[in-house]
Amino acid sequence: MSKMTGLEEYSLIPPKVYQLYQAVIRLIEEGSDPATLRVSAITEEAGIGKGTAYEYFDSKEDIVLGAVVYQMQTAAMELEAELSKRERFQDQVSYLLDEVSACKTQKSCFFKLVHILTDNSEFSSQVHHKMNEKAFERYRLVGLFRRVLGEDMERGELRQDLPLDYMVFSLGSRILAYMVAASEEGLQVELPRMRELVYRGIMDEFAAR
Amino acid sequence: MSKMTGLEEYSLIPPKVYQLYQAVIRLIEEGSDPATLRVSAITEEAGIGKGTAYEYFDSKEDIVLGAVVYQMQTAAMELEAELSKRERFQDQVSYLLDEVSACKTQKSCFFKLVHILTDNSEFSSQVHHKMNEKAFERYRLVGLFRRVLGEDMERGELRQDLPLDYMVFSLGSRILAYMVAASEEGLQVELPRMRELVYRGIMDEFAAR
Amino acid sequence: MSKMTGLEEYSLIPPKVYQLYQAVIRLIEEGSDPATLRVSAITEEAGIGKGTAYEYFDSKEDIVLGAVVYQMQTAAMELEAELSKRERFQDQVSYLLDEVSACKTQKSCFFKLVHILTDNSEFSSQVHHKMNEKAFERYRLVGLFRRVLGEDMERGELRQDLPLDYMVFSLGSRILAYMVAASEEGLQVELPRMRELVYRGIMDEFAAR
Amino acid sequence: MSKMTGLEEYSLIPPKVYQLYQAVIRLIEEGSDPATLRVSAITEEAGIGKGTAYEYFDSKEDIVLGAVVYQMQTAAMELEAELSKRERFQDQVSYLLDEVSACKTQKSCFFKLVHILTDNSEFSSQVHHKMNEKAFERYRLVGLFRRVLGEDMERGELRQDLPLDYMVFSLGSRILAYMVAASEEGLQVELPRMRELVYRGIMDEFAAR
DNA sequence: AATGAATGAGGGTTCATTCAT
DNA sequence: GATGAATGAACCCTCATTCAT
Repeated sequence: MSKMTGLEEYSLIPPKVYQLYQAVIRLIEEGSDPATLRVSAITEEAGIGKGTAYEYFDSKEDIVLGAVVYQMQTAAMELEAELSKRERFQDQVSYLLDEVSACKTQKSCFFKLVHILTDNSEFSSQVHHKMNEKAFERYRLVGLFRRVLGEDMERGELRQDLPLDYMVFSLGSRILAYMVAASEEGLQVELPRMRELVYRGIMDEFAAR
Repeated sequence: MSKMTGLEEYSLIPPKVYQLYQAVIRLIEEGSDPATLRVSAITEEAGIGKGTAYEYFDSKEDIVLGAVVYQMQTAAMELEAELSKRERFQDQVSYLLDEVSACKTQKSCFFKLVHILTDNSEFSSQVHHKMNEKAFERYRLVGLFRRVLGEDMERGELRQDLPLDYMVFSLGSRILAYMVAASEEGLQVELPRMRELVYRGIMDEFAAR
Repeated sequence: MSKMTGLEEYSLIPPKVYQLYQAVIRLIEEGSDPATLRVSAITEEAGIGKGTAYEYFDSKEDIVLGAVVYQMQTAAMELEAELSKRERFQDQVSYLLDEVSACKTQKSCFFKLVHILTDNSEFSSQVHHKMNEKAFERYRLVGLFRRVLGEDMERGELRQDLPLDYMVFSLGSRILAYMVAASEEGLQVELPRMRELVYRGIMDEFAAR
Repeated sequence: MSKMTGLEEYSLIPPKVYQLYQAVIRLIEEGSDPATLRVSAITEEAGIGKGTAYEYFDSKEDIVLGAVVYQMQTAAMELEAELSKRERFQDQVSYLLDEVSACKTQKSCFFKLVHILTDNSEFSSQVHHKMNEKAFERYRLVGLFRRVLGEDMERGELRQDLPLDYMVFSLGSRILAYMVAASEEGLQVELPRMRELVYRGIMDEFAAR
């Protein structure tokens, strides 16, 4: 039987595979390192038999990889849907900053993405490799921001004199800065004030005048 | 014997321990995951016997942790020394951007730091925990930037109306954005142009007018 | 799964555990020291995989401990059954002496028990500790002899003027003396003659007149 | 250099070797199993360097074996000297019983001997083997009792109708019984009463009428 | 002679994977 | 398809032994 990849259509994912994915994501969010997850831990968390995992995957690595890729794809889709729902750049930025605050406690989502994107390990290479496969381009973070900011630019909400890619990275990095600040303790600036500063910085740099 | 922690003074590190640290750093830079490094791989890379590692450390985890903490401490000290050498904010920013370009190939240094700092895993918690111990505050990245930017501000090179901590995080995130862009393929903007944009963005936002 | 203790009911011992117990006993009887048995030696002797042992026990020590405790329990039960089958004190003594002769070659059974009971090592402490647990009192050697000799006394076969406990220890030690003599080389007295002397000594001291 | 055997004359034992022997004996008395003693534990206890032990012995086994053999030799010599000092059989028996009581707390001396004599392990075989070497016969327990009881018999203190070897084993076993009883808890007979019974039993069986 | 840092063979234990049920 | 008992390769760690000082 041909095994799962994490790139399947949502509706084509068998229930047991879905349970496995959720279990992996949950364990990683709880602080386990993807590289040291044990198959027994995954299948127990998923509530299925250990042998069953091997009906759908060839190896432990494939299970974890599939789950991470699936999660990133899902998170990216949700993020794009949410951003598209907002018609104005400033609302999109607000949404992103609010999401970061929400993530502060359950350090998951998109935070994980950044972590994996800055990683240099073998595991991460494989995630990158798989993400570059086939039709996955659609779900990569850079592409996503490019599309969203591209539309904003066409609507005339953004400065026209800066290259799109610069704005993509700069916006991303400011969000990231807020993310790190939100999880940092002992800051001399209160978080709401920091949020305001970040928001203002973004608007000052990118918004059309 | 009392075992190593990674927080020792440079001159107090026994040669074998130094070899172990270098080996761990080299292996991680080559793409190994800290969580899956094998003791035999480390000691072979270090050119010493496997048992010798256990003369200085209690467990594999301690070896890797010690090496990472040592490396972060060392990298932070070097970075601060280099930044202090430069008298003007704009030279400091140039230095940081040049370093990022140099790191592009050997994805180590400071890039690793960011990765580990955004991690949520058990290993990362232990790094954080050890970094918060004793006199290590001195070497934490946030503190480092605070000191350097603090001096710049006193010299009147920076805007006085923004909180220091905001500038710390914002500067850090812009450097990070450039770092990710430098390692990204298929960018529509050439890297030198990107560098210029990042430099200009930083100056526009922070430099005293 | 909850792991084995050596105190389980015979019928509740899984086959693999039984194989492990037999293997340990066989290896000890062949002269291996319980403290230096290797797990691989045990599982090879048992004809099962090394990992399987750890499905049922937490550590090597637990395997060996479980086997020894099981063996002592089993040996004590068999011994009591055999002694109860004999209706007269003199037949019981004869049985014990015959058993010793039979054991001479396969130095196991009861001989081992004595050895472990006179030991002062950590391992021995653990055996004692486990034997004192729960319902194990029933299988301890002193208790066993007390019950058997107690019945003999009630039937009027033994002297009434000696305390039961003295007879228990004295009988036990005489049997032991014969045991050591049987394994000793270069004796000036032939074994059958020795047996007769021991038998006579026991009868003279304990039998009702 | 020729290494130590444990059979050397007391005056020929170098101080470091003596320290090693004492350390081994002390560790065994404290409950360590001879088979699992670590060289580092022995040399630390002895207060000498680890390498030094190998100046005098070829292997760990030799150190432990040498120490045990030395100890048995010494204990046997002391025992024989003490027994020879006593002129009457009844005083000799009293001395043995008193020794057992004294040993009750520091479970060492002679108790250990019994343990090793009933052992069936590889280590024990080696002790036996070494004891059978050369002039060591002199120090074996059976021989010792034979000499002492032989003299008693010549002096007419013992029955003439029993073979010497039977008396040797029987006396030994009765002493052993008292030894085990002394270390047993929950006895229905008080120890002094037990001592009296054992003493009387010995006298009744062996003393000339 | 005495030392103890260095070593690596060896053994305990884990855990990914298989396969009979 | 689903399971989990069984497996053994692989890996961490210990510790007897060596040898340069």
